[in-house]
Amino acid sequence: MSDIDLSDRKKQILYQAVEDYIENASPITSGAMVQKSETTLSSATLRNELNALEQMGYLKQLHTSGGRVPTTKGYRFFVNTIKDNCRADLDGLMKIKSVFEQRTINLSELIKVVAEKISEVTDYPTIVSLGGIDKLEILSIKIIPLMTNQALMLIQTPRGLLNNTLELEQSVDEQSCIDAGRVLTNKFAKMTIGEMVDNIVTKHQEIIQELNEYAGFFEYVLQSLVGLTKKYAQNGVYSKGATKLLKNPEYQNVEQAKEILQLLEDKEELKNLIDDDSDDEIEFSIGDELCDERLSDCTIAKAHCKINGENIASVGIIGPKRMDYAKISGALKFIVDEFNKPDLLETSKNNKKGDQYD
Amino acid sequence: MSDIDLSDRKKQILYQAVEDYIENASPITSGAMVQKSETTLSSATLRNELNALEQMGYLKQLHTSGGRVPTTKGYRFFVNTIKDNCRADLDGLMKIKSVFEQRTINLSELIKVVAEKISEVTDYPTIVSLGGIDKLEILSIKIIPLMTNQALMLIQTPRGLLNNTLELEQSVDEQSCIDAGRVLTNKFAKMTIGEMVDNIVTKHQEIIQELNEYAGFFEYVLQSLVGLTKKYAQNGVYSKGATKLLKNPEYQNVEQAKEILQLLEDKEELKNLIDDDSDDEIEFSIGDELCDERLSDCTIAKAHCKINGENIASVGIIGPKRMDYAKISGALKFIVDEFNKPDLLETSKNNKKGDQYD
DNA sequence: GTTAGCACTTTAGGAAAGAGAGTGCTAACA
DNA sequence: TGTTAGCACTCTCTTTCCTAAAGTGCTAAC
Repeated sequence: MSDIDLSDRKKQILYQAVEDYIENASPITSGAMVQKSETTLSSATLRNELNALEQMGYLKQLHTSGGRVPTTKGYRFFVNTIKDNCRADLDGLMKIKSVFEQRTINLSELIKVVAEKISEVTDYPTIVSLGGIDKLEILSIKIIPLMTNQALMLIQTPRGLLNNTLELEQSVDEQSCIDAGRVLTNKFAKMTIGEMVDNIVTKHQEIIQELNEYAGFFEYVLQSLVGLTKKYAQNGVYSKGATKLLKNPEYQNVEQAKEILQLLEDKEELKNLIDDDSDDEIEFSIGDELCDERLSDCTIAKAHCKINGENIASVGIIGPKRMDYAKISGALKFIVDEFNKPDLLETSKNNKKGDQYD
Repeated sequence: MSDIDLSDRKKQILYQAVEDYIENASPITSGAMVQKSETTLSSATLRNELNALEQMGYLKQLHTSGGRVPTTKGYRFFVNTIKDNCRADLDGLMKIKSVFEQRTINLSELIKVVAEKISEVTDYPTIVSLGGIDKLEILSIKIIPLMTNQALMLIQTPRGLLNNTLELEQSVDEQSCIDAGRVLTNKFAKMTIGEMVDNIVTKHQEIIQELNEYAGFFEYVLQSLVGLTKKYAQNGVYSKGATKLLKNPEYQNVEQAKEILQLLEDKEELKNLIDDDSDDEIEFSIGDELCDERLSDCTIAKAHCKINGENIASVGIIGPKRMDYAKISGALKFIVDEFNKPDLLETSKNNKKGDQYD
């Protein structure tokens, strides 16, 4: 898959052809390429070359006398070529930068704003999926009594507060809650949420004994943890700008647009689509590569944002295969880099203005 | 606007005509009405009557030899007529009922699920706007110290917990927080959030003196309250099923669909559209009545859900003017009634499973 | 290896024609 | 006076046909 069979001239012609098609959405023709003086060759020679590229699977004709459009293989060649050569919309990206610099914002809010801005800059629907809470380290656990047999469980993590309500059999006093929180903190601090859940399942009896007089609370905590995990899983996907798809000529037919718009409404499906454990920071999945009938004419650009090497959010941009790869690549690269800056973590950890998960 | 100029026969014909049009989406013709034996009159007589109804502004012809379609006035007549005669999709509504009976759900979650189910039952996009937090009564205020100069402010209300972070200059100990919470509770309990904010603005100095050694906290609370109000205003709109619009023949053209889908993505605009202080529980705004160019071919059905006479949420259903008014009316009435049941308030107040606002 | 020239193919768009649907009007009828 | 049959008229929708335009592939010459 290294395009090694392509002569330099073919590579250049193919690159120009795909670039043209992305810009104009009208099939590539030998005549047009000569007219735009993208080559010194004659249209006849170009025809030969285009024909050869078609034989090799990089282009295809819609009908005999029409021009050619890129195949997935053609787009793939193009994407691999521009990879390190992305174009950035500086004005738009500066707007995003100001969001990152605004220290008063919390992480989940930041993610939302990023999705909005990216969608604005790229003019494509943008999806953001927050990483699960499983890998978050527990810093402390607090229990706050509320009225009528309820209490609030707060779990502090390096990335903000998690909260969920406990359902008690009887009301409890303030001091017991404080004490129970301390005991739970001692037991579970430094573990991740995931490890805590594991521990609870595998060492249930053991822990109950250890917790002594606060074992009663433990059952409620257990109950609440299930709710917590569910709650944060559901709220972890955010999408913006779905209707921007309709600006593209490939979705002028409602039937074609409907399927993808429906997909964009289904958070669960979106999550599956965006989440993956690729090591690449930025990756493009083009058409058939997505292995989803509905998306056979789409490309999804994904960026995996990491803080301290840990995946904290994935950003996806969905559009027609004929999307502006260079611009999108630039925008995603910018985001990934912003997350990689060491001081963002500082901001996130010692955030002056409440870094909360909700 | 009382349709008093209509003979009984005209009323019946008009009703049938609109009903037909809603069902079939094809213009009303004298021939079709006779064929469906909706009348014992001849097609010629029907033609006279339809012509008269057109002169009176209830119907209009798209072109000379086509059939007629209802005008806004025609739909308005129809809606007024079916008002107390709505049809319910029992199967679908029973699904919603089970959500109401599920006592473990909190109010904002309930609202979301209701929007989803209504959208499913009616097959139209559905919008839910939660009432503001201004009118919520304060039951108690708690302050919880967090790490590194932060604290969490919790305000208990009859409809769940509000929370926001306080930014402190220096860290504080647990006991001071508990005490500060008590003092704030004594001062502000029984007021509404709105009143609390008013008080803070108008009696700033007075309160600071009163709060004595906890006056320091007060400044932070003030700061946090602004954030709180903003936060809950932004999260108060929820919409579901936007792409369901595309199922309707009137949106087979992307240009027509685009505007409304864009509108459905803009939470702020949706909020303005759905919120109003009408006394009617259920109301329909048809086409021009909405006074919005983009919505001139739409109808919005709104229901105002009240608990104890206070507006707690508005539900809006948006669709083409040719929407199934009887079915939608039935669904909305069902929802409003469920909210009106006295025991929902109980559920909401003494909810066993944490009735939280987030 | 490149290119000019030409025949061939296919689409897009418009004009023309005919069928079908529906109305309005007139005149007859109860 | 209200109702209805009948008919001419209008308008749309579909089909068919035609032409222009665009683009290719192939061949032969350079």
